[in-house]
Amino acid sequence: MPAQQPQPPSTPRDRAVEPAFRAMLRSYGQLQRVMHPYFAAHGLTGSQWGVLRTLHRAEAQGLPALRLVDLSDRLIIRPPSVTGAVDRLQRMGIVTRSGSDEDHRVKRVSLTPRGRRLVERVLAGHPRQMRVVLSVLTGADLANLRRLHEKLAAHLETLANPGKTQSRKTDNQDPVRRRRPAGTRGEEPR
Amino acid sequence: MPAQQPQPPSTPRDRAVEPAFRAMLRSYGQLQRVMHPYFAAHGLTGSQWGVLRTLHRAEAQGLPALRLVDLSDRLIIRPPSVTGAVDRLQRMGIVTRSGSDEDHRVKRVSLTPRGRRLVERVLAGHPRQMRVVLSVLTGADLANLRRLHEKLAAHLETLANPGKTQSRKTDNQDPVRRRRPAGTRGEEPR
DNA sequence: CTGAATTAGTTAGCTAACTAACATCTTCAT
DNA sequence: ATGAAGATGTTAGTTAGCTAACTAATTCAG
Repeated sequence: MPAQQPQPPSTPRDRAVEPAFRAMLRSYGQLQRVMHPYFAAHGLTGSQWGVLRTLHRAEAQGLPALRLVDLSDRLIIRPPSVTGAVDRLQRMGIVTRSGSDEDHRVKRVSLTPRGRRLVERVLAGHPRQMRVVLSVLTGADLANLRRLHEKLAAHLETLANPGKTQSRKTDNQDPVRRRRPAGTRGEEPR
Repeated sequence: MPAQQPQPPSTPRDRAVEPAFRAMLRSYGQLQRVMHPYFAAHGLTGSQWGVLRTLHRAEAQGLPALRLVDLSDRLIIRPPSVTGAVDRLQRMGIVTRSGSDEDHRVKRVSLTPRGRRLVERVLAGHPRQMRVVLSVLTGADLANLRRLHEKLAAHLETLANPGKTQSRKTDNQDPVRRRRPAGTRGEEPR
């Protein structure tokens, strides 16, 4: 447990880490600001759109109505967040929640007819909005952005879920020091 | 019944837009999950760390204590969010809020000695954490990531603030007499 | 078959962000 | 000098995410 003091060997790559990190966070924040009014014009939020798009896509693929836990997996948010999001969409009359006969624990979420019309209305203008948002990037930029973020997301997933059988290819030589023992709940510093 | 609306002329670049978009959102979500326990181990959240790092940096630059609105500008969050964040940090004994004699509207936020020690403790391990998080990217990747996101953030900023001038010099340089832009296109879009 | 473990979903309580509306103080133009 | 406009910060109310702890249903080991 060395009391760390010197900046570790600072290679050029190391020095590139923080600016990249900050640029990423910054553009994400701005993205939220741009998308918010766009979705609001349809009476939605970005998160709600995520739920609707996911349901619509599953429907188009002929899958049975998704369970809450399926939404949780696809949206990469935890179950309690799904409960809340679906609550609100249900209150708006855009989705329904129905019990399953097979398994009495599960509830399946479906678009209502009205919800389906809404999704299609949004979808009609959606590619255009995304093009506007990313219009500053060239085709090569987009390919790079995608590649970098897919790489990064895969890496972060292994960091976020230690002990999940992801793939034994994992480069283990740089283990994050945070083996969460049980609850990593921050103890109120008071 | 899928596929109804006339998708606008779909060039290869257009088709690259959505995957890039989604990869970006996905990696951001994963990033949150990875960083949360890291900050929690210090009794902090990511947003709180943003405030503390900003205060610490301004201090190191010899600037006078930042106003809430300075924090709002630098963190790119709206004033009410700053109020709440500072409230909580203050309750934890990590920062103080003090009125100004020059301008009785402003309140200045400073790190307490305890807050300063906390920042330095986090800072000691922070470069390492960022390197771990981005360890999957090469030096060239990092340079690209930065370039793409700086480009994107600048574009999004113009989309988010239509009719704003770019130069952000409205800072804290002259705390005593700040002649400020008289001519105002204060187009605060509601 | 029975009891332990697992899975699906919810509730409670927290932080973080937002908009809208407001009080207060300052600056500026008339 | 005064009144309008702008700047600073807060309050109120909403959504979204989280962890922890819970209930209820299912599955599985012995």
